[in-house]
Amino acid sequence: MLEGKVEVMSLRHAVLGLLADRPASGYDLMKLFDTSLANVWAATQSQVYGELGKLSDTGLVTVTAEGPRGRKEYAITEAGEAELRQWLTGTPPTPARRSDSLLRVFFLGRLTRLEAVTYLESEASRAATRRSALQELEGAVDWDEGPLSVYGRIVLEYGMRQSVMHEEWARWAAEQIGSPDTP
Amino acid sequence: MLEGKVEVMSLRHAVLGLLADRPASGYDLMKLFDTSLANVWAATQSQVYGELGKLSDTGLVTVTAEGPRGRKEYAITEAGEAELRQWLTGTPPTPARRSDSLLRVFFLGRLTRLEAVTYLESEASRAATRRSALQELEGAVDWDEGPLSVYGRIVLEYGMRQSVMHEEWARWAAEQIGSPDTP
DNA sequence: CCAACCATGTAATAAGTTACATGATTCA
DNA sequence: TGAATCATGTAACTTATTACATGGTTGG
Repeated sequence: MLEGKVEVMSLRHAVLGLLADRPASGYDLMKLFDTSLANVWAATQSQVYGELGKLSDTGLVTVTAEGPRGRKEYAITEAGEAELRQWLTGTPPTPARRSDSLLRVFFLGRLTRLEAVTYLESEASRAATRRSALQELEGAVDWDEGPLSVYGRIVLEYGMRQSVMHEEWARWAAEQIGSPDTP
Repeated sequence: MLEGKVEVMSLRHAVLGLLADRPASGYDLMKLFDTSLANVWAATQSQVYGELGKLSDTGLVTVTAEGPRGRKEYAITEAGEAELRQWLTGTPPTPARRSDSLLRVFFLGRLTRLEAVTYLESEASRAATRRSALQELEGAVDWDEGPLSVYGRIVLEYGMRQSVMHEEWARWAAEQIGSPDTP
């Protein structure tokens, strides 16, 4: 039984998706990764420049202009658009498989009750902080009518609901642990 | 300005945490990774055996027994317990930085409205499916009074709240896109 | 006796992180 | 003229995935 390669590699699609909106240099893309995509798909500079290289080798993007300081502007090609589309419509997303903070909860039994409650409460406050950061972001961004704005807002809404849920859950959990039947 | 190494590497702590509950072989651990930890911290067999090797090299675990078929049973050491405790109490969890499914949402503007709604609706139903799987799991596990059970339940509750939130959000998002002001 | 399961490992590859190296341009 | 910013890249290392290789043990 032969198994086909599992198509993962979302970094590639993140780059393609950004370039589908407008041409950009590696430097430009990094700014987008650090702002818009920061909570959705993090990437390092090494990765971005490396991926641009591979992408242009395989013809999914091309260099459309060269500017000062060796700046290279990349644009998505038709093959790249096809690849992006195929990824969006043809491959089911893989669910998140790892969570640092939940893993800790799993092992909270190694701590005293008080320490565990402290952890859960700090989870709650981290979630609250995150929520206000997102709210601030919502105010700061100029939400034009472009498609990236429409869906960017929807992603942001996810983040806010997520933070609320996380905070409520953490408070609930702290209460479960904090009011003991058995010590 | 010197930067210290950022302590990450949660696989190590997942292994330590499981061994803190009771001694186990690599094979035993794999079963735990595939069941209890499947949605929290996924690991492959290669990783687990490799990590057990490193862990015993550095004295955080030891081989406590050898059984048939070359089975080696590992137990956590005091140094290992200390490391686990330090991780739990002394290092803040790093928030999730990547989500395949949200990344797609970001780029849904490349598709037709109908395709985008279809994606969001399938997200909703994936979330619903996940939720019933977790509910079934809740029924199937025997929740004794051990600490791993207590916190395992709390983690499970997170998963359920998460699925509910995800489904509601996806339906809400589909509605946003599906009832257009502008086509 | 043979299928299912127990059990450990290695090799090759891919993906991600961190640090370093280099230099051009702008603008106050 | 010097600091901030623009801009690209490489090297070394760690972490994760996939596939392969090997064989022992148990129970029907």
